[in-house]
Amino acid sequence: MKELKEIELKWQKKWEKDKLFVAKEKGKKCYVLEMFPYPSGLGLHLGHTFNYSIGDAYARFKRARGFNVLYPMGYDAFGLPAENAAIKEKIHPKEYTEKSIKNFIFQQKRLGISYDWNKLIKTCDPEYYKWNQWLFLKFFENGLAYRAKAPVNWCGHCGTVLANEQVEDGECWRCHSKVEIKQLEQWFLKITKYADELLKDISGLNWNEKIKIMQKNWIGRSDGIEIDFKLKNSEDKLKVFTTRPDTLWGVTFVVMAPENPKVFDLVRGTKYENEIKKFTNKVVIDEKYERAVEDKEKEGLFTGRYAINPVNNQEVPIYIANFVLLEYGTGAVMAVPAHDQRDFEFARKYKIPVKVVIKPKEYELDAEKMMKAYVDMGIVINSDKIFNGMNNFDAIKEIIKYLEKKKFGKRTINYKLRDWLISRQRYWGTPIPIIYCDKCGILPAEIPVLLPDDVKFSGEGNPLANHEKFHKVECTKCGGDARRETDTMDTFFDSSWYFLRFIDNKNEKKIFDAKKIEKWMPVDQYIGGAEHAVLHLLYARFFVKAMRDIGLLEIDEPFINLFNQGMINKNGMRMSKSKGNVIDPMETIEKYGADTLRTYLLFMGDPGKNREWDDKGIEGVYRFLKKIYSFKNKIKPRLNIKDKILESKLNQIIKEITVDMDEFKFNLAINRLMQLTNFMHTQKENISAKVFDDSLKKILIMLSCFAPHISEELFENGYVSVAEWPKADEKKIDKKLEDDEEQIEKLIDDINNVAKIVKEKNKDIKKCFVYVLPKELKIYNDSIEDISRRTSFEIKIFSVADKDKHDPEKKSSKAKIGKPALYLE
RNA sequence: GCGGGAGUGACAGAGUGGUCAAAUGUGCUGGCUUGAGGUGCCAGUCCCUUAGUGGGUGCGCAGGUUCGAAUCCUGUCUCUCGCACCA
Repeated sequence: MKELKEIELKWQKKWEKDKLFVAKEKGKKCYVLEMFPYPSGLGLHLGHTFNYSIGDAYARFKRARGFNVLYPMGYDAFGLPAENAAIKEKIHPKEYTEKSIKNFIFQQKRLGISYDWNKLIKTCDPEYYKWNQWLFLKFFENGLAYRAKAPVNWCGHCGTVLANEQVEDGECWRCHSKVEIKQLEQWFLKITKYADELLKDISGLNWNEKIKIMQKNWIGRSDGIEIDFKLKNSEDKLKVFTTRPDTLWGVTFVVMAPENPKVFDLVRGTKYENEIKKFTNKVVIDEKYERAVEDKEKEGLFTGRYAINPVNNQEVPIYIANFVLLEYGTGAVMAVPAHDQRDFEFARKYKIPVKVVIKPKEYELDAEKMMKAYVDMGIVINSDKIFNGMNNFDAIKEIIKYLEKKKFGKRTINYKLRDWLISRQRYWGTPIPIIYCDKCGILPAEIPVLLPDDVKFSGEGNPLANHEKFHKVECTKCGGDARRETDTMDTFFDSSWYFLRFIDNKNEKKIFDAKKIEKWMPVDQYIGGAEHAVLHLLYARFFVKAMRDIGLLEIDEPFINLFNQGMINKNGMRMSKSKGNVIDPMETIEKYGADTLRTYLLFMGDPGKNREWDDKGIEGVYRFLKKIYSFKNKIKPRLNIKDKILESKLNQIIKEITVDMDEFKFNLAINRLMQLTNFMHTQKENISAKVFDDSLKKILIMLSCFAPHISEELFENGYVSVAEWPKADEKKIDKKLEDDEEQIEKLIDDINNVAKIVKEKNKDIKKCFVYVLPKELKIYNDSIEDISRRTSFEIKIFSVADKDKHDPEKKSSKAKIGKPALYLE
């Protein structure tokens, strides 16, 4: 359809001109938000398009339902690709990004997404990132941002450090090159302070279970106890963390992380010192990532020292080993080889005794012959007589009480979550607003700290570090020579609060107006891919809690409802350039129009699941829209015999679609629209003009969530985009009527079939009557005309009472009630 | 190993206790439209049987609950995704 493009462009212009989608001040609010995109130079991909099709369908639905919808769009515009483009193509990141954003906006408008464009934000705009800096300083003031030397993940390819969340299998999440470990002074945000709250509040979120569990795992809470082991020949103590105090009597050695600073104290001046240092270097530097693999062979060294188990005063040797992590717990563990697989492997290798203290109910364990650790539930044995015989699950609680009472240890909770490292040694990001003075120390810089434009992109190092004017500053306190921080912030900082800035994006004086935040937050519906399960979604939750504690807002969670869309595959695989199976949304729009693409994306299956793109599938949707469009050419009406049926069906689907929309079952909603449209199409001559038009109007309002342009074109009462959602009239839903209709359809089928055969077999037959013996005369009577017309046979009716008058044996076959019978002349 | 999700017709994908041989789309077959293997329309598309009717099998596999299951329970297999030496 040639005119399709014209239609779409026409309405897009009109919507913009009439500011149709600007959020209002009044009415019940609904904040609909898609995860804002990184504006890559390649333009929208199908995943974006799908994401926005979902959001727009939902936003349009909510608007039609009378909500005051805030539906903004912005760009996560800082980041590496722009900088890489700068190095490669000699184009300034700013220029590259601006160009990409322009293209994104153009394409999004071409899709007809109903954003409130007044709310636009770009994170690379100083008007945005100066508030990043402001926030950072607030965090700094409140002890939530701190600088520390720590082993950090270094990606040589990207030339920057990475957060733990950005390391996947020891590789950079972006470029997939191997990550190394470096000791560097870096800025951290204290997300661990909120570990418990972040974990606890997950239960109140209406999110996909998978994402919730991923976050829970990432935070990784374990409840246990820290136990003090005295050191032999020393006043010092060694703390270990365990969740299994029930195995305390089975401890046969203690293991420390090699890089634990205490190790050096233990071995200083002994014959073990050199070996230990060598081993530590090997493990910590060379094998940082290989080390963290389960089947990596356990390796270790004896330190020459002993620890004393507080509960039985037994002396046990202290080892260091590659499988113990410094960052977790106390960096030292009590080893119970009988009941922990790692300890078991280690003990067997280094010939350390194994002592069984938990026994399965059904059989005995032999410490000498065991092939693996026994880690299941069981009965406590060989321990203190107070606990022997207890179920070990109960014993854990009792032993913790006992240890606390005896002051041997303290109940502790440990988390896997680490603080968030936000320093990046790159140019295209928010400068960290800090200066360093040799005399005065670390000081906040005056903000905004603007990114200088005149930088050179050599591809080596951080351009800001080579920009003298930028990093040479006066100390704000003493006026002496000082150095400005040249690191920029992780771009996840930008995206951790952007949803707040949308609400008050033009505020020059404040980060946002708290009253407006109170009005609009939390986001009612957030929509995005599952790839941000632990990155963005965790950071944003942390920011909101931190900002709450600083007094900037009053909510606890940013996103109550989250919808994760699935991925779209082609030929059973993820779309990728290398596989050559990429569907380009803009090409598809050229061919079929935005309406078709959007409707197909939502029709192809459950939007929450992965689905398969089918070139033929989109054809079907295209045909459906064309069919609807054909309603524009008025059919000369017409009978009204199907009016009631149509009304019944219509009201039924209004009811159903209203539910579907709230549950993101867009595929079902579209399906229902198709069914009804098909009915109207086949029955168009049997429906009165009034009912037909009225039904079409309501269908268009619902359809406009998916195919807004074509719906506008056909709608004749103002803008369909702001029309009120139809209400289902329960009174008109008549299942009985629809059932009867089905029966009539069957009847017509039957008659046609019979007649066809009769014709074939008896060509000399002139007239052919069909006698119908109805169950309920009334319905059939009403439909006789219809049946007669649609079968081109003369129809006669017999009521049940007349059945006997009719003589079926005469000429026709056996007549059954409700079935047609033939009568030939 | 732990944890999520999923297994339905030629394919994709609906359907979560009866109204299901199972929506819708695609594919395939036949008919009409047409200059046309293009568009559009109509019909058919598990198996057997019939002029119409009718009957049988069927929703990964094996059991169970129920008057009745694709739908609930148990076991089992397969696929997929996330986390993974966290003590």
